[in-house]
Order: sequence, then structure tokens, then C-alpha cells
Amino acid sequence: MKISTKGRYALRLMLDLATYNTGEPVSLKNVASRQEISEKYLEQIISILNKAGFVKSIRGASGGYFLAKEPREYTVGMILRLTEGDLTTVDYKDESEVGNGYVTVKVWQKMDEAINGVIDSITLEDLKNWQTEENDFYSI
Amino acid sequence: MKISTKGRYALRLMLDLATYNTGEPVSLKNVASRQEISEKYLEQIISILNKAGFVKSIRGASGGYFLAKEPREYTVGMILRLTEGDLTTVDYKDESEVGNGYVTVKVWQKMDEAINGVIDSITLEDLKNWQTEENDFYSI
DNA sequence: TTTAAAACATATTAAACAAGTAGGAAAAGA
DNA sequence: TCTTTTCCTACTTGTTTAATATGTTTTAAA
Repeated sequence: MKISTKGRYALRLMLDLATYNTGEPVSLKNVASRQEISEKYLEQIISILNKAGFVKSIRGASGGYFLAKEPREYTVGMILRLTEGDLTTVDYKDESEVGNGYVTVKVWQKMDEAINGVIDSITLEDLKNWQTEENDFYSI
Repeated sequence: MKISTKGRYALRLMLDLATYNTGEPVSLKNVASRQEISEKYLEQIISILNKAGFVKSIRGASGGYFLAKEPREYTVGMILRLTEGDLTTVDYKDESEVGNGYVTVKVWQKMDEAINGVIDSITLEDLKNWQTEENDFYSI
């Protein structure tokens, strides 16, 4: 019942791109050092995001990545589902209909609805704002 | 991000005991055949529930198990946390404070709150009632 | 008093998954 | 040309999952 590093790093990566969006592409090397994540591992993760069109890349020296759309257009759910795969708490096809299996399915459905309610309502824009609030708080 | 068979089977096992509670102990053999789950695997799972005092056992021929308390005293959360271990979506101790890690933690916390809201509010009694409603529906 | 049914205990296994490393090739600016 | 960067694919190491397997102990019933 854990979200893996793949999904967690993907979210931090996307938020990093949203934060350091200056028009210039952001290199993975910079992201890796800011986030203290292996650059090689980030390469694999951003490859998924790239193929899905979530980011755009510029190859070659002084190349890098940037978000394909505005931060408010990415929900946490989109990013996690892409990198983690389906975020449901059970594989419904595995859930038995025998015994009392069909009753417990209701539990999993309610959990999934609750999870979706959270992750589909938070965007990268929200996360950016939370960052600023946090900074404001500590700088008073 | 999946609940394993251990937790899922534990819930169905506990609900089975709640359902077939006649005063007589319920044998795992019967649970296994009703739920179509390996009896040997169920033994391992009920051993956890037994050691935690969730069920009581009677050894020997015509022995079996029964719930230690009333169905309404068991939440889904109690059963899942016991068998699955901690149900949080991330290990907070692993979550970095560097980069923007501290912002994404808020996301995981909100997810966890949403999950807890569901699983801590549903009891075995509720599941029993859902079963009856389902049966009523189909028998009209 | 034997027998069979049941709980209890522990070891083993095969497959999948997680979390990276490793070693390069191709593109492009300086 | 050199260096930085993306891009691509294979490999590795450890852990977890979902069971099997092989018994021992207890106890009601025949």
C-alpha cells in the first residue's frame, strides 16, 4: 500500500520544472542535485513523462526539459497514474464474487473514491502556492 | 499502491466469522471452502488475528474460531492495519526535506487522511448489513 | 482407546517488483 | 572538435508476495 519512488520522484520532478520555469530548459543534472535524486534514475522517470507529452525536451548541450502545459493543467492524479500505473487499492478483476467478496469490493471502491477526490483536485499550481506560503511563513 | 491478499483475505475471513456466528466455533476448512481461499494460507493469516486477540480459537476436533468481540467493535482499519502493516501511502521517514519534498508530503498526508476517513468508519457490522441489503435486493 | 479433525508452527519456494547502476549512442551548442 | 546533455537498453540486488510443504499438538467423537 505504498506509492513507490517512481511516482514520488515524478511528482517532485514535475514540481521542480514548474518552479524553475524561466523559459530556459531545465537540465536533469540540476533537478537531480536540487532534489538529491540519482540523475540516472530520473532519466528513466522523465522518459515516461516525455513519451506521454507531459514535458518537452531539448537535446544537446544547454538542453533540458520544460513543462508542456501550464502547472494548473497537471493534477497530482495525472502524474501518479502515469508513473505508478492505476492507483486503485485492489485489482477489481482479481476480487472474487464468491463468499462475501462482493461486499468487500464496496470498501475498496469507497477508498478509491476518497483517494481520487484528493489527487484529482490538487494541481502543480496548488503545490507551487503551498511552497510560497511555506516560505512566507518562515521568512516573517 | 495495492492492498495485498493478506489484508483482503483477512477482511473476508473476519466477515465470514461475523456472518456464521452461531455460538459454535467456525473451522477454517469451512471458511476456506466458502471463500475459495487456500486453507493453509488462511491459517497463516488467522494466526496474526489470533495473536492480536481479534479472534478466539478452540483446538481439536470440531474446534475452530470465533470473533473475540462484537462485529461493530471491529473497523476495517483495525483489520487492515494489523495484517498489512501501516496503511500510509508513503514512509514519512523516507520522505526528503530537501528540494520540494516537504510540499509533496502534504499530498501524502491528505491522501492518508482520506483513506483513514473511510476505513476507520466502516465496521464488520456495516459489512454484515450491506450483505443483507444486497440479498434483499436480489430476492425481491 | 484409537482415530480423525482441527489448530498451531516453521521452513521453503517461485515469481514479481523496487530501486536503482552501468554503459553507452545520438544530438547540438560553445 | 569537445563537452554537455538527452536518449536507450540491459543488468543487478534485494525485498515482497502468495503461497506450498511438512509436520506437531490438541481434543471431540467413534
